[in-house]
Amino acid sequence: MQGRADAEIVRLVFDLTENLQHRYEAVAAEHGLTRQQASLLGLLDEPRPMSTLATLLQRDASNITGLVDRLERQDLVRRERDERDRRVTLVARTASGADLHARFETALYGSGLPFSALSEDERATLLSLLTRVV
Amino acid sequence: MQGRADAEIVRLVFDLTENLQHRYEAVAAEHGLTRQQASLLGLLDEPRPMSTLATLLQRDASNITGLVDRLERQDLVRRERDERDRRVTLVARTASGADLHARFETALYGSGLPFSALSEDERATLLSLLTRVV
DNA sequence: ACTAACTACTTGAGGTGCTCAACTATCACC
DNA sequence: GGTGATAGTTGAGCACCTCAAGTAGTTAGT
Repeated sequence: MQGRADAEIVRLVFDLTENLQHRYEAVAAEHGLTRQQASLLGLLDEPRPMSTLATLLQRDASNITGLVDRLERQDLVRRERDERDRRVTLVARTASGADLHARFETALYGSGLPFSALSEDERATLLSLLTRVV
Repeated sequence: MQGRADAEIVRLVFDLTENLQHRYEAVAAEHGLTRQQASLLGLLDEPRPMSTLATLLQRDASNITGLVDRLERQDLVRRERDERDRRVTLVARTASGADLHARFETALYGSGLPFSALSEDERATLLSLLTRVV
């Protein structure tokens, strides 16, 4: 019984996930980005090694090479050599990359989830449950 | 204030989404499927026209042609002509497609999701709040 | 120092996913 | 029958992804 109710909840959560994923993709597209590019750009609040990006995105290192290549070509991102360990390439947002990222996030987070449907208490509950799950 | 808490909720929801998306992809990969293939297979509890699949997945029709081609090559799915409207191709799971799908879902729903931190009541609350907002 | 083992990144091959434009077949309707 | 819409396919072109192989730089053992 318990297990079955669990599965049902999980199924619904995955439906929601799919929904949100489409939204993310759409907002990214409006800003001329793919889902993956937007996602990578979002990790660069500070410069990071390629290998770290690979780990965070759970992708092969060679995949990151390609993503960074394409972002670099659009002047959204810059490769810097790490002088402490010269094997490492640090990836940083350029000015226009930072700008685009800011606009993307604003659009994404502002893209009206209908919070008016919830009371203030319910919002607080949702927030606290989410922080425990994520 | 209110706006900031809302933005925080949205951020967390998208983090959760990303998290679950990775999990979905990993379980799919364990079953020899891509995310898209698993997703399409999941829509076939009954046979459906290609065009319906395109609408549900929010993809171009020609994309569905390719996905179904690859699933058909693995004998997970079968094309049937709709005799009521012979323009239509119905896509149905084969026996092994149904089998794989069942195993996939079991693995997915059973795979230690990040909800273990919550009680069953809390899960239900979270879900109901989420469905009202998303 | 020397070298062996390891790490960071790149390159190239090969497959999947995705869209757009152009095409064929079928249907609906008058 | 002819016209216009709909379902699906094909091919071009690009993004994404992994694997295997290679280069460059680092670390550790001797």
